[in-house]
Amino acid sequence: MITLSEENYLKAILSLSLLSLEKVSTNSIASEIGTTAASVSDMLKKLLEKKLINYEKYKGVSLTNKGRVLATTIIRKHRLWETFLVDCLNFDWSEVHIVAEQLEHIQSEKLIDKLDKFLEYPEFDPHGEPIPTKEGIIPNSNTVPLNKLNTFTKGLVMGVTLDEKKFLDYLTKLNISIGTKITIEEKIDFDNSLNIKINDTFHHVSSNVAKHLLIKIIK
Amino acid sequence: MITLSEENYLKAILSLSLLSLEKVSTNSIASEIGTTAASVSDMLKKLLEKKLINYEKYKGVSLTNKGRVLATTIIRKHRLWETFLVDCLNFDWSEVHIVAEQLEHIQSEKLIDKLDKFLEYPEFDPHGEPIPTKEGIIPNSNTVPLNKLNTFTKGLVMGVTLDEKKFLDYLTKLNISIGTKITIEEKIDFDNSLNIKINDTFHHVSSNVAKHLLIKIIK
DNA sequence: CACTTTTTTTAGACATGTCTAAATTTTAAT
DNA sequence: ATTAAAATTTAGACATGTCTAAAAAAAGTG
Repeated sequence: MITLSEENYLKAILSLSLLSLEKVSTNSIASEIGTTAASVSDMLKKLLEKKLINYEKYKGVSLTNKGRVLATTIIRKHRLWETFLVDCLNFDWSEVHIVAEQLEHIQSEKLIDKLDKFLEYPEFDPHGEPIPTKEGIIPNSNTVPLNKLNTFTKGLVMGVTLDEKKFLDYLTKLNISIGTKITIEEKIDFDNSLNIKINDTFHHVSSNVAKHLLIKIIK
Repeated sequence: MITLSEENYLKAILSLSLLSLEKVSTNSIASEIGTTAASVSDMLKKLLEKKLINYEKYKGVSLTNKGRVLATTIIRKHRLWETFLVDCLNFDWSEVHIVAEQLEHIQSEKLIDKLDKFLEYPEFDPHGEPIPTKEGIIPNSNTVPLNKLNTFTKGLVMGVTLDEKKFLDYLTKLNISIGTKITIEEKIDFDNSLNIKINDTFHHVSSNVAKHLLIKIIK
């Protein structure tokens, strides 16, 4: 059996793994989870014992296949629950994260299969993130973060990669949601911030905001 | 904050309280939860500390108002989730219990309110048990356990008071479900078992089965 | 290459919830 | 009313997951 804590560590390691090809460091896991490096070190031993990670002292961590599938399944559950909360229960997209963080740990494969069917096999969650398959594959969404686009490129917001209330509320204030059309008007070299156009209105957004917006380029 | 373990203890104390007016004993809680009396003793101290129970050493336990409302809320969540699992996800009534035991611990009042609304404010769960109100009141279902009925009384099965797969599967085998009409044909004094008629077929059931069937008497 | 800084691990502690075995209290019985 | 039996609590232990402080290893710098 896998514990709630172990699941949270696997999830953290997976999301850090997706950011780069490097092995994941103890410190980065600690700051992702909000704990100390010492606690992470302790937990890594347990995950190694259970063959969920590849780990050599001082050398960083990667997921084994077993660990990767497990972590992906948690993401799948999280995103299916978020879809249920927004589509069926009429939650706001900015408030589902904390509830889904609890629901994702419910242990029942049958439950998730049936929920998936009930929701009619959704491909994306309310934040535009792709829902992993039962087999543990995260579909490629074919999008680019806003901060990687060139000036005068146009695109549609297909998703966000940060699931925090403050961020999502800010997007709502800027009139940005899934499907919103954005044009890059100007890139500020100094701080990598952007001037963008949304519905004929100009806005200035920081690089930190831009990097969490996934864009599909349109002509 | 209340822990998962504490919630399970409160639930156990509530259901034992409903069986009689006596204070609940340490041993009965232990066997309800499936743990030792020593562990129960330890936990009772914690629940007392949090003012969720009335407790004097060696004298038994009852719930405070705060504890009762909390325990009832857990029952409410459990029964709403069971309703969701059966009505929306097409689970069988015999398999929802273990999943609902996990779901009942999800902490979000908003979630339960919205789930309640989504299910269109159901009054009974799939086993015919009444769903407690938001205020912590368990509606009286106006039913009598089958073993308390007199010979030749007729009644409808309105609910079951045991949520165990083996029991529910046995009922299904006997063609008993919510709404089934039952006539008492004979009461065996020796072991309190019963001969009953269901759809013109005669069956013999033990006292242990009869006491977990809630009946509404009809003329 | 030596030395400093950063990162990571270990050692030892603590909280939670559990257990067994022993001690204590209550209840039942003669 | 005394004693035996049953129920309950305490004492001491263990596992999990966390922490701080100290030690060890790796990385960076002149």
